[in-house]
Amino acid sequence: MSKKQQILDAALQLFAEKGIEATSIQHITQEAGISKGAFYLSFPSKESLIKEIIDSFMKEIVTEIDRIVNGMELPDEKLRLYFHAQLALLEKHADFAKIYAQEPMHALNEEIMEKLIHYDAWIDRSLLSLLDELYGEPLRGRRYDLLISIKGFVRIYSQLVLFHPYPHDIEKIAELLVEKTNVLATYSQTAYLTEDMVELSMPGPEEVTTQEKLLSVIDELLEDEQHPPLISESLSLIAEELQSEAPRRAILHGLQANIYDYAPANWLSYLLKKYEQKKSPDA
Amino acid sequence: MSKKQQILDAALQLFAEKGIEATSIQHITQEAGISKGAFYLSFPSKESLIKEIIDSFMKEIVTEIDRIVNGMELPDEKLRLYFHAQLALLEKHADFAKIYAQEPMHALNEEIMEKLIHYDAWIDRSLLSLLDELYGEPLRGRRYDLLISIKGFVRIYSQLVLFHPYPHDIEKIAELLVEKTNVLATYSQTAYLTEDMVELSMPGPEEVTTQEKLLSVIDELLEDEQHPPLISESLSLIAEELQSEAPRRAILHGLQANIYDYAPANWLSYLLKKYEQKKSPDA
DNA sequence: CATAATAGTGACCAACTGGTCATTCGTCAA
DNA sequence: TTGACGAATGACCAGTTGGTCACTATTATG
Repeated sequence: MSKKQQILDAALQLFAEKGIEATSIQHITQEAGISKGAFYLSFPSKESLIKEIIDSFMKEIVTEIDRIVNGMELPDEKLRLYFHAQLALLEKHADFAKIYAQEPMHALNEEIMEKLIHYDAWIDRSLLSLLDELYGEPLRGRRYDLLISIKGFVRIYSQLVLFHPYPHDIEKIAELLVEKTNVLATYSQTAYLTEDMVELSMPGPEEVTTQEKLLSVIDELLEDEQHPPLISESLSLIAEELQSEAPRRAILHGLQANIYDYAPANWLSYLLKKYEQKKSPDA
Repeated sequence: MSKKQQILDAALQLFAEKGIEATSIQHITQEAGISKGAFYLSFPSKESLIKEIIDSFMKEIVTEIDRIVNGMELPDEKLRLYFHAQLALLEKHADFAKIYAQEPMHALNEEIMEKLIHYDAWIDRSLLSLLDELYGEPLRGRRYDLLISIKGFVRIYSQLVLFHPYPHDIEKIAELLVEKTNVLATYSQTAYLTEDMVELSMPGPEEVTTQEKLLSVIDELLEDEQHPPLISESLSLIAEELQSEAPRRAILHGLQANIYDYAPANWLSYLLKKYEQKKSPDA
């Protein structure tokens, strides 16, 4: 395991245990079994460590949710998968989830906070499109209230799973939440929230799917050097195609399919899909 | 305004702004316009300041909710009042609410955390009894899921009101939440949570309604010295009655009625009612 | 083997923390 | 005017923090 990974693991555990602010670099380095100075060989600052942890997890979550919502299952099944994914990710990354659930906004850098809000809005937008697909026109006017209610459900049951010591059955919880959602969508009549009360109106992933941003993500991946040949080749070709005068949609699409199942490049896959949608919004 | 109150005000504002841990006593004292040393004339430590702030607000909330649930309105109206009270308290004490909503458990002393959980469980128990009153037998088996769902609703809409800059209409939100609750109670069928998964099974306000605890609360109130004559007299008589061989229920009940509308003694009123219920559980 | 380059160390730094205490200030009664 | 006494002060303390850097250990290269 690389020094960097050692540090990340130790930090994650300590952050979850005692909070970000309360965890000193001294603690982290001694937990990781290295000297304090060595920390600064892997990270330029404590803040960048925090940023890296939060960023990597949020990217995984956004990617996973997006794949479910855009998958090919029946809408009802997708909703179940949505809930299940939320809870499964929670169990898989309990350490991170504890940080996310408990850390006060204050402790975080402004930039990180903004990113968190963005990621959150992306997930919300995914869920909202799923709700529209599921309930269509009759939901109009109540869609934001349903969205928020679902977030409330997920949050409260997540907290339960996270902090209550019990062998929880997340399959069952997911089904329960599907039923609750259906009941609300079907029988509830009143509405309160309007579009402008929900912040997710503007941001969108557009701003990060510029050519340069994509190229920098690819560069970062290529620097690792440890990919299978097909992956490396595809990555290089994607970069090449992006830099060309008029990137060909079909080529990018195909290359993206090459890396779709390669976990370390999931985020790039996600960004490429958004890039594609931006370039040809007709689909 | 007393020095103590100045400190409390300044601290509350700074805690809400930047978090408890990130707020130093230096900040508080300079915000309050006093010297650092003066702080320690009013509070023995930073921790006791935190404790006092949290304690006083939680007591107000618990008392308020309890009064609504045990009020004489129709059950349906009580539920609306419950939601409205939650949101109104939120607006009234936005500073504190921000602390409560955002502060990580870590930052808080073990003792304070335990108290918070207790207070929370008291509120839950109040709400649960209201739900039983409202929906009765048909809800059996789903009552804890409904309880949790309502908590999710309250939490997510609270967050919206608290952090989204908008002139929110809490009357409307309260009505919306009543409707959502009714829909869930009526049409939802599945259940997940059982009694032992919800922590509120054991604690209860029993342990703080011992004679000594009640007397200490009365002493604390009497030390303030600034009550109307009827109040002071009633307080003394309550203490006297409590210390007698066999406290007479009717006397305590009457004396408690004397102080029922006197805000500074609301917490004592609440405790006395619980004490009474403990002594004669037949009612 | 010697040399160069890289990885790793921990004493050290300035800034800040919660908390203390000898000193000073302000306001009374005599 | 004096003395006295509680209220208020802020320099000071020990401890911790994120971060630096002159140094040493390890490894790769010729």
